[in-house]
Amino acid sequence: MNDTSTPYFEELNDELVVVFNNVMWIEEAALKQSYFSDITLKDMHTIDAISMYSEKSASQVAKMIHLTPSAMTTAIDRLVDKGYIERRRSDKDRRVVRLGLTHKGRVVYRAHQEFHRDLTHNLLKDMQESEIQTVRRAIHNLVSYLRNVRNIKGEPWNI
Amino acid sequence: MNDTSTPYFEELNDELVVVFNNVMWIEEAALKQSYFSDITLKDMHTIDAISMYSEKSASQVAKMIHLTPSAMTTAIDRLVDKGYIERRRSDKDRRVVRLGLTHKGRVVYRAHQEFHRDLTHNLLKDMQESEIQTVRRAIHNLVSYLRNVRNIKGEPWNI
DNA sequence: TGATTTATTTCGATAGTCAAACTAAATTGT
DNA sequence: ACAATTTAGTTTGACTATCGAAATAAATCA
Repeated sequence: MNDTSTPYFEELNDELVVVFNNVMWIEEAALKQSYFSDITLKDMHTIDAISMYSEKSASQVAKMIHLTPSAMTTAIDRLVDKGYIERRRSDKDRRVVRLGLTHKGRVVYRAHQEFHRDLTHNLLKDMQESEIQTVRRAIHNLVSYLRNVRNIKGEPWNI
Repeated sequence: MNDTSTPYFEELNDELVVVFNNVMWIEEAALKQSYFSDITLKDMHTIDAISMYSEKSASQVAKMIHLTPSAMTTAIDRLVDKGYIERRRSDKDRRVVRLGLTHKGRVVYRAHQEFHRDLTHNLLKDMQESEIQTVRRAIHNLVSYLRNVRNIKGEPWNI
């Protein structure tokens, strides 16, 4: 069937717009009210890209979150000053800066993950296994489409 | 059942994170490559808040998109200069500025709506009516939850 | 009418971004 | 081996978006 013909298409579309236009803002606001009010959502994404265990170079992280190298440098400065991440020069190649989370960084990282797990938990509220499969398929459709848009544009992307 | 126990929870969660972390960026990038490369996604949200028919005051729009009045003023200046919106002093109350879209503004507005309808269309790809209902329920769950978070924080919100 | 409230604007300060120039280290070609 | 090139990151200067505080202007209230 043509899925745009369902009577619920408009309603669903409107709610999706609400979600997309507001998740970021809510995330930002939640952060401001938390113990970690000194970082922005963009900072959080930097921390998220560095992630728990694997050390990444500054330029790897820059690509993942679509920042230029110079903007990455100042973003790192900020987060180092605030005590969330560490900068270490690689021994193998002394040009590269390896990034890692400090204890404080790991704490926010986990809190942020928890925020997202909460969202997913609530998305699936009161759903049966078969329904969860359907939702999973829908989200997977969306990710595939976005991946595709990215390829058309020929830009790097952090998926 | 406890929905966090489904074996697909982690997978779904990861994909959702991908969607949230990237939709904004993709939207931004798509805009940059379009005919409307002179506006940012934030500008687009301003245009979206003004919307097609109902004229809104500057402060109403500011609240909807979580900008301070002063930031709203300069955002409006920007978009007036670029020819997307119009500023008209209300006759009823000459303090208030009523905002409306120009022809150009209405064109981007529709293009942006089309972008979102595309997302929804792809979310529902190859789904049957009953499955669409399930997805709709899931998204509705999420919106309710976000609305709730907003209320807890006691902040205004544009839903 | 004078005081207060409301809607918006202006101003000064700050933060984040980019592009271009630069430094330092590694790699390549001869 | 070593000069030229490439790569990784930093610095600098310019620009834009944002905020908070003060200013302006219009409406409303006592």
